[in-house]
Amino acid sequence: MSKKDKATIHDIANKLGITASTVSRALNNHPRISARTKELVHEAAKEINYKPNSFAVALRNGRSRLIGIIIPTVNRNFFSSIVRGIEEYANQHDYRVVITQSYDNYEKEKQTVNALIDAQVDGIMVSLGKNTTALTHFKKAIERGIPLVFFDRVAEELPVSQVVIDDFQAAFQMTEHLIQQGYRRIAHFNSPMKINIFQERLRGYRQALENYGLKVDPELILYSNLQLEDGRESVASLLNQGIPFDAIFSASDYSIVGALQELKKNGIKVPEAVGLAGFGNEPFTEFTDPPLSTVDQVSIPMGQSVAKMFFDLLESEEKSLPIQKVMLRPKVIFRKSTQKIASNPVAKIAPATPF
Amino acid sequence: MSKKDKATIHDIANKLGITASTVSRALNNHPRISARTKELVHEAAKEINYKPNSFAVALRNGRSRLIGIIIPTVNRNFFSSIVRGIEEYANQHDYRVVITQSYDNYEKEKQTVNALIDAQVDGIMVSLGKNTTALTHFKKAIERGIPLVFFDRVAEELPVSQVVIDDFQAAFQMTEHLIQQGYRRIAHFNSPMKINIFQERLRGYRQALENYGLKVDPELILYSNLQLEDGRESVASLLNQGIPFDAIFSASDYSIVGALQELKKNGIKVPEAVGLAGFGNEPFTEFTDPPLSTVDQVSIPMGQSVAKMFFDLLESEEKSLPIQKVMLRPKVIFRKSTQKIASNPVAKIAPATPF
DNA sequence: GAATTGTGCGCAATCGATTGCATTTAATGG
DNA sequence: CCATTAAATGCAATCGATTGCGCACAATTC
Repeated sequence: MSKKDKATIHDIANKLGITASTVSRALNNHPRISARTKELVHEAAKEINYKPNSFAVALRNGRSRLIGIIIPTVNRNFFSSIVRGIEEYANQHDYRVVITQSYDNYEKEKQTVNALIDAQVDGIMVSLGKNTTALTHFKKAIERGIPLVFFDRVAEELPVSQVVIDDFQAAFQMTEHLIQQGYRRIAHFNSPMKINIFQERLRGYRQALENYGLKVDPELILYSNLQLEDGRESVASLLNQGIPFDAIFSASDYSIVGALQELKKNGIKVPEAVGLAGFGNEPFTEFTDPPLSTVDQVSIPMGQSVAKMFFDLLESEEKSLPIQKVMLRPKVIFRKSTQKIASNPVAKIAPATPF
Repeated sequence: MSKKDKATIHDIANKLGITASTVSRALNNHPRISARTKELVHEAAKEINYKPNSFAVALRNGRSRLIGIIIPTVNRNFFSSIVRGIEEYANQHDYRVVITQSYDNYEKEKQTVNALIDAQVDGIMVSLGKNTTALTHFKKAIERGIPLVFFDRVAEELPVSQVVIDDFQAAFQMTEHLIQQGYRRIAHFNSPMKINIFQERLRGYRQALENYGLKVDPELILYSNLQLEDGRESVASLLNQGIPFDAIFSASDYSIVGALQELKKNGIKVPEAVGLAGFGNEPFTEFTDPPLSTVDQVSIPMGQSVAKMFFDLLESEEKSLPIQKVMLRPKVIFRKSTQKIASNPVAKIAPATPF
């Protein structure tokens, strides 16, 4: 309405009786500009509230100072915390962040990648959708020379840097914990998807059983989409088929809550008759009755790690692009839902194990 | 690395032996360009995979096709659902969305607004932070002629369009429900913040009590930050002081979960001895034991409503800017936590009441 | 057949910032 | 005091797309 016209370097130039070139150089601290002029320019800039036009800069320099994040959904504690970590780091470096959601939908993910490329982001950080199999859309970005970093849900086939947590270790520790508590017929809920995180969790589960001389019973491994309803159904299925079990380790917090509800409905006591452990440390795992043991995916450190890796990559660009892989140590949290041994009624949190 | 050079209209022009002007006009369906030429241009564009350079367009047109969203945090079902609604609508209109979080921090909110203005977004949609009092940062946007739309947490003092839910009605209905269930000493948890939503919820609570001839007891109205811990403390405080109560209606789901935990700890039965009702319909309210009655804030319709209002505003721009206020009807959800009367064990959901 | 109206397209400026290549001015040398 | 060099700035092109104006040529009118 009123002062809709933004100040430009030309306004500064006119004000001072010099040219825009000089103003530009002064603002960019060019060595061939006198200290006095720089001073004047900065003053004038402040006075008329000059802000560089980001589009002009982007057009001229070919760098947008925009980075894209692709995550399955923002509505998960884990992802939103990561985003927060990235955002803070990026803002400090004067970059803006575009958050996009794939909703675990392959088509949407493809569109999103293309949209980001068209938007000319300077780089993309991705956590893959559950249903993503083909990766051509990312190859396109790589060909374009757009830096790429994967986190959590990654694709091993692509030559890109990545940050993950040690899902194997976490699953191993949780399963081990269940065994040590005295549970013997431990069921496992997992996803049929071919994503690293689920496969690693399964591997950890198996390894723990084997290490303790327990048989891995295929009947006890149930595949589903790991939502709340899936958890209920999986438990119902076990009960209906009369398959005995005394604990469940789920690769997702959601399905373990479903399991809890179904068990309660059938009058089965947790943790006395059946122990329950989830994965993800969603906030609600603390609110259930009993509170659920779970795995914290150290989202904040992951966000920072991703951002740092990314900006390292940005700067090293045009030179060699060393592919980095960082694996963070998750935190296994033991709560009441796995306390068959009632020795220690206080929930305890595993200390951050050093690397 | 390889085809890093993006195709431009000049490439198309060269290919066809015409000028960039013609190409531009052909792509924009200018009436003075022949059908034949348009056809050729479109073909060529497809062939060399031409994508307009958004910065050049933005620079030239002064419109960025970017809109900013400011919300307290993305990690709340309510907000992320709204974002989703907005995003879908915006993408259909070929706009991109920048999501930013204020973390309920006034300073951060100010910075964010400025950052968005500097990024030259074409408009901003905001849900205010809890601690926002001054509104000068928004006035700046208004002066700049940047369309603004508020939702949920709004400021009445500013001449901008807004979408809210009927917090008063929802609070009234929930309190009424508690009364009808037979609860008489109904406590209320609220925030000391001067935000519309909290004040309206308080008003609804009082009105219901009055309508049913119940006294509004100041001792029963507790102010806090409404987090989980606050809920525990509020209950503890009531118990310690020996203030009798047989129900709690909280303006937040988080504090009602805290209340539930504290009551359980003291062996007080819910819903038999004390009824509990929250606000927000966070997913975890379904997972607690017993499941909690709460208010669904119809986030999806709100997102759509906000987006629609916003784009209407964008188009009507330069003309009159009628200020619109939309008030959506929330859904009151009755679950087990308020079922003093055990007549109906099945959780029932209030039908969407028509306006 | 000359004048008028349309149609299809090119020229060149523009958006705001950057930058290679002058050009001007000041400082230094002989 | 004039030449040489360094220091400080200006000129003009550029990034890619858009658009007012104008120029050809064709179609229409009387």
